[in-house]
Amino acid sequence: MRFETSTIKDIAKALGLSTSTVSRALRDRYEISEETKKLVLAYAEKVNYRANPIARSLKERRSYAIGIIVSEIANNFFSQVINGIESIAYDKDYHVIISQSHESYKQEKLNVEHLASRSIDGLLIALSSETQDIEYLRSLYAKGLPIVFFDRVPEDFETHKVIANNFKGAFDATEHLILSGKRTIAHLTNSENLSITRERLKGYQAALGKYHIEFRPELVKYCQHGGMHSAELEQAVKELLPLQPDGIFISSDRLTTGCIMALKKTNPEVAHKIAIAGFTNSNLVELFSPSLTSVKQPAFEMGQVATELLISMIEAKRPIAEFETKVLDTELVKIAKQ
Amino acid sequence: MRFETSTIKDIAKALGLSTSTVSRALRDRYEISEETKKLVLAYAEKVNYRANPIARSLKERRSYAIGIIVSEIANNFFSQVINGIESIAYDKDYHVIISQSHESYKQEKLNVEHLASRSIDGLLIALSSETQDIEYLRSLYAKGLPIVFFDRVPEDFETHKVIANNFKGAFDATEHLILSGKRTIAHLTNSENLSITRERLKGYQAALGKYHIEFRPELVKYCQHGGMHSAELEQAVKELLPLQPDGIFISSDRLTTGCIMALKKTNPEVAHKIAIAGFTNSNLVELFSPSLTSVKQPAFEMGQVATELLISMIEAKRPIAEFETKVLDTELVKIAKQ
DNA sequence: AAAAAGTGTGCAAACGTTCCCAAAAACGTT
DNA sequence: AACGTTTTTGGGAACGTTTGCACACTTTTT
Repeated sequence: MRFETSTIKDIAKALGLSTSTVSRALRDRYEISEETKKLVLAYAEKVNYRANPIARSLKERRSYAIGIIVSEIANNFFSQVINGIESIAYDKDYHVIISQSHESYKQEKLNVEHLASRSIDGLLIALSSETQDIEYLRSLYAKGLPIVFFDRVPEDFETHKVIANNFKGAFDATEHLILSGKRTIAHLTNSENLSITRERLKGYQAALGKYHIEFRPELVKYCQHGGMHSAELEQAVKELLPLQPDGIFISSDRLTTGCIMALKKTNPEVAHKIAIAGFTNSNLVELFSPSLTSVKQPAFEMGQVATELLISMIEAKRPIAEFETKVLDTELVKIAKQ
Repeated sequence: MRFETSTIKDIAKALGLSTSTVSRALRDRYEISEETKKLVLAYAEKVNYRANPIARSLKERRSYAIGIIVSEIANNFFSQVINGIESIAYDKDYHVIISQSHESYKQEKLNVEHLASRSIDGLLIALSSETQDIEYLRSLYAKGLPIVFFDRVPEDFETHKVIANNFKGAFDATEHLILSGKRTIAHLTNSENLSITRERLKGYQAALGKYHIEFRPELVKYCQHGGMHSAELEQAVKELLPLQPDGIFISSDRLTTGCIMALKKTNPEVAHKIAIAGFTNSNLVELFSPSLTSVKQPAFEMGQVATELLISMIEAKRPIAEFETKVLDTELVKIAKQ
């Protein structure tokens, strides 16, 4: 059972032309007479000709495909990033292949290598929370695969990167908690491997500093698996509560929802007494109880910018010398307690 | 800037063999001596040879790619289906290309045609809420593109389909509302075009019938855009409230969350007085306020089953005569009011 | 009127595979 | 030793494009 379509050869034969002439007419290249061009285009239209992208890819040695690695598409932040990526990619006639690492280093590496062997033209990646060793990415990059990092980026990798202003986002959220009267503010965050973890921690510390509140390391809890396992979160909450925090600043989407869930499950009586501010792009926060203040990242825009940078790398004639790290502002969405 | 890898030709040259011999050794086909096979495999391993999938696709006239169309990946139901699809596809060495219709017919058609021209081997699709005319799918199907429908399926299309037991899911949810004492139960649902809309309506009616509650058509509100526009939902809620329902049965993921959102926004005082039961696969329902009873679809499994059926169609030697419609059971998750 | 320049077309190779067909090598049988 | 049979290998076409080069024809220049 196979899918049949007409080819350039068919058109050439039908019109008594050579394949090269037909190809040129279709691609509108080189010198070709208006007359034959019209003839070919009309006939192609009639038989509903579609160029075979596989043949084209083979010939041009590129696939017009972009690989994407995120931890999970079920995460609103990432699904919004993907929408941004698609909006640009589609326009420029690339298609995207999405893979999920589920926060696992092994899965991430496997997926990247699978994508690379599928001949993608470039890669957009947000690292998994487990990832420490990016040697495999370096090696692909050295072989000529363009890579742009977004959100979770490595420090020592010379390429384009797109991130949110994590420092400011964290600072604003923490300051908001302080201004609403909280003094014992815990910080629940991701694996220390991640750039976002370090930057957001700094923002948290800076806000405490501004209001002369002592930074207490025991109030900071790291989750190695980014909240993929509920046990991990429950453990963190269990360790945090005896310190009697009156506010928690949480550092990522999955952790924010997971933490509220864990709070409700293990200590429903205190769940409503602790003020929560967290990074999340969930479009359902308005429904949450307890309610929370959220830091929203410009996810769609992040996807767009990253894709533009990647495509510029793919289509660059010469090796790129100057790399950019774009920083996009976050937005603090306060929700009044009901 | 291009990505360079070694090819069969390179190996053949290095080893003083012909490309055909190398190809056979790698694919382990036909008669080939153990000795040369080992030699080739060892060398291939050494240079980290990866077959070029594009060349293979061109030769074999297939892409090992499966197209997926869903309305949105940000919807938990669909992201879970996609995870199910990937789990099977990956195993069988297919990759998937995901497209979103955003509940728009135009976008859906555009995406499908784009995918088809990208030479996918098969298509998995859940129709958009706007879709009425599936002529374009018929035409692709007639040309030999295998298609499997899931969740939102057309009635008059002879192919494999995978759906949830929508009737029973709707029946159970409605019955649950009735058993908890509700008598005026509204039904908020999707576009009438969709199979799921019709089936769930029947389940709702059957439950009412079983308890001798009169079916009142004015209590049923349709949302043409599946809740993509908040205005649509607010309008429906506005029309429903004067009828003083004490319960609402909602027919899809997006609508369920959207409806609660609309209720809270427009009439916060009654939001907690109306019992809600709805189809949703959100993994955040436990956080919602007001809480609700949810009907969960076996999304992951649905993706797996659909993919298995699709791959069987793709790899079938002869045209398939018998088509199946698999029906999977839903699960009712009750949440105690807090 | 001949040479030069410009324009439109076709030929053929190439991209990296797979696989049919034929040739060569190895082996066994009389 | 000559032949037939089996096993292993190589040659080369094909998949559907793109594109450098050559050729033929037309137009312009000298």
